[in-house]
Amino acid sequence: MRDDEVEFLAGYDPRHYERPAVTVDLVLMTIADGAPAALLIRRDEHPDLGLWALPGGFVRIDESLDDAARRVLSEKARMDGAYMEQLYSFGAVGRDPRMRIITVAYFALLPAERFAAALRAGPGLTLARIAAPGADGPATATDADGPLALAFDHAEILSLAVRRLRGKLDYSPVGFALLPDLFTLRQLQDVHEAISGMSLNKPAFRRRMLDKGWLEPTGERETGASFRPAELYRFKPAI
Amino acid sequence: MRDDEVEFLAGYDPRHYERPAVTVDLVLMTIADGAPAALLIRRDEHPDLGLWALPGGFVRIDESLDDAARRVLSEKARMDGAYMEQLYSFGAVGRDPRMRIITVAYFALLPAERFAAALRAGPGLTLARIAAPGADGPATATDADGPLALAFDHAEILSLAVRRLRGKLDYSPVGFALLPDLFTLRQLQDVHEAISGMSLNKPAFRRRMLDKGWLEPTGERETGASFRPAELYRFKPAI
DNA sequence: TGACATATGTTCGAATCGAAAATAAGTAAA
DNA sequence: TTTACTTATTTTCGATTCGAACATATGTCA
Repeated sequence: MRDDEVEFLAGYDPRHYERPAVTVDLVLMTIADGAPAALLIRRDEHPDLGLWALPGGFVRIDESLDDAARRVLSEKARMDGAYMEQLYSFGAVGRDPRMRIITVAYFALLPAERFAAALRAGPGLTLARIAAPGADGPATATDADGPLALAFDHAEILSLAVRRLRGKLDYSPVGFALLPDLFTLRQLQDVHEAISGMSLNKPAFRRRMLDKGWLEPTGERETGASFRPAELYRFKPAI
Repeated sequence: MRDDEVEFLAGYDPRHYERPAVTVDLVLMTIADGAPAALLIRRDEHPDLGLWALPGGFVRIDESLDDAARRVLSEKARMDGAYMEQLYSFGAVGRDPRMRIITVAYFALLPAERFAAALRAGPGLTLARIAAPGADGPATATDADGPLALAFDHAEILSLAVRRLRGKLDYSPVGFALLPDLFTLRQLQDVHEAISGMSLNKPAFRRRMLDKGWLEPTGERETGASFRPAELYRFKPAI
């Protein structure tokens, strides 16, 4: 560092501005029972006490945004190893009544089986089914107990996550993050149908997927079916 | 607001955390002389004094992210009326040596003619040609004076902006933001070719564009050509 | 051994797309 | 006035893609 740069830094006072707080919020999604679902936490503090919220937390001064999201996944959602991707930053002035908070939303994907342990931990966590509307309109979350009211602007964040997932499905291999290591083409198609909300043509879907070069046949077959078992495939990471 | 909520807010101390600062940075792009270009400002302060940076500024405590981006467009780039869209948030810990700064990057589009007035304002502003690499790899900026060194992580932000623009070109009408109100199909194709870096088939391009329903023929013709003048079209906003 | 259910593969017509050729409409020079 | 020239616009044609229907394969189970 040059001398005049050191001088500059010494004279710089970062407290000239009143600063917004920064958080990350996580839309942790999966496909459960043939429909998109997201993990929600019941708020046990004001504001919005009792409503359901996305897992989130403040970004610490010495961690990157990605690190903060990864930490929230571990500490708040009690899971790890998820596919993660930054979604969008939300910064409306009144989105949190306590103070000015800007949140960087992430979306994360895991196969449904991975949620079981975390959900057993307590009634403060739920895996809510997401009713995804057509092009836009807010997504709505429902539980075994019925519709869930979401805290803050989390319904808006959730809606964007569903749209993003839909949009990326065709040209990126995100779908595989929702399946176990080995899976059948039918399972993959079920995931695509659940996310897109449309039923797909089976041979065409098979052709498209195989042509993309994302799949690697294992030669193994699924077990436990009372009919012809399907071949198991593995996701082939990019070359 | 309920009584217990008021009580909660009174007892809340937001100064428990050391907070990152939040800025917005603007990738203001256009097509100039058949190539993508972006507006850069020469830094006249440390750090990175003399290098070229994206126009940016701190997010004020009472303005949304979008408002902050709009203000930066007006105050730093001295322009208005641009198409704007949030790009991505960058939050690596050491991206600014002064202090922890998280920046929300926006990308903005305007026709090339709109830059003339701002560029006349002084030598601190330049419209740099962006050499766009293939799939990834950092974008490089060049001036009439040669290659430009970019401050902070702005080369990375610029690269992402170019990729985003490329990606959206086919399924969203962003291309029109780079053209005047009335334009010919050839001008539109030039914009697409400059951004995608590929030369396109003329009749096919015409068909695809007309089929999308984004275009409205005006019946007018361009003037000043020494050959058959092309019809002028207008962008038809969504229904 | 045969019924059954689903996986897997094949075929065919419609739609899409790129390349090339044909036609149209201006300016400018002869 | 006519002709050459340049680019816009339309048409045509073959290759490719894609969805739907159909045909075949391969397991389990009665």
